Amino acid sequence: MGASKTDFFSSDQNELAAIAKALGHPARIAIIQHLLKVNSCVCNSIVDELPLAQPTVSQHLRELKQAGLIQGTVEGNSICYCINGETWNKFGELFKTLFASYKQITKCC
Amino acid sequence: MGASKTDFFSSDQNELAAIAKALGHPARIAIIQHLLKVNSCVCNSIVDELPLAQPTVSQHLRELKQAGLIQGTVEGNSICYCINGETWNKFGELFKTLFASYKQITKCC
DNA sequence: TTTTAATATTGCAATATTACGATGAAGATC
DNA sequence: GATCTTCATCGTAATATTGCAATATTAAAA
Repeated sequence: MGASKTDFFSSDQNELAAIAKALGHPARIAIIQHLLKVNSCVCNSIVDELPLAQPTVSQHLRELKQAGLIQGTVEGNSICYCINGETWNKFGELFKTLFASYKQITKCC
Repeated sequence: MGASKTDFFSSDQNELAAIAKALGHPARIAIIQHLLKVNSCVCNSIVDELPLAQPTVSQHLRELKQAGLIQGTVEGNSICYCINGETWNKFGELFKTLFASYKQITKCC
């Protein structure tokens, strides 16, 4: 197989999984951390920040964009990337809720 | 290729990515949500909660366990699974920090 | 208009993931 | 002991991901 049976899960579950999946690669974490650190649009050379070839970085950027985590705006002949503030905060809430819904249990196996 | 170049990223980045990756499948999100909901060890039939065959569920459980998100304890001839409280809270902090480190920028592309 | 710079797309190889049937292991029950 | 139950592992097929070289695209610069 190799294909996830997404149809059998709730849209809620699929959404959370999709965001997590997008963050599930060190290069994409590195991109996100870089964007968070500079705290502005990065208008070129994200490639220079990473130990990967340009097409590979482009691919990772596309995945982050598709997941809604970042946005890219054409600016001259370069493209400016930044965190998509709206979805970022929304996704942050989803994860916060997930992690916060754990209550320590006294008796466990 | 198909293999991530993990060596070129920080352990910090690899750790975050690994947790996110483990959560990056709707079945695994469903398992986690189920464990959070019942708020105790689940001593059998996680399989019944999912639209997947038993070996597939077993595989997903193993990945969650390897990532440190859950723990399983042998109890008679069944195995009791529950959230690994310690790592769960630690990972929650990691994600919280990641998402919280975004500051709205006024001027953006 | 040619060249340059920045990024995307295509095509491909290597590897990983997802899923399941068959089978195995180990305790429980008869 | 024989059998049942529960779960893991193995083997395998289908598909997805990762990474890069080659090439395309698009706009600025010369």
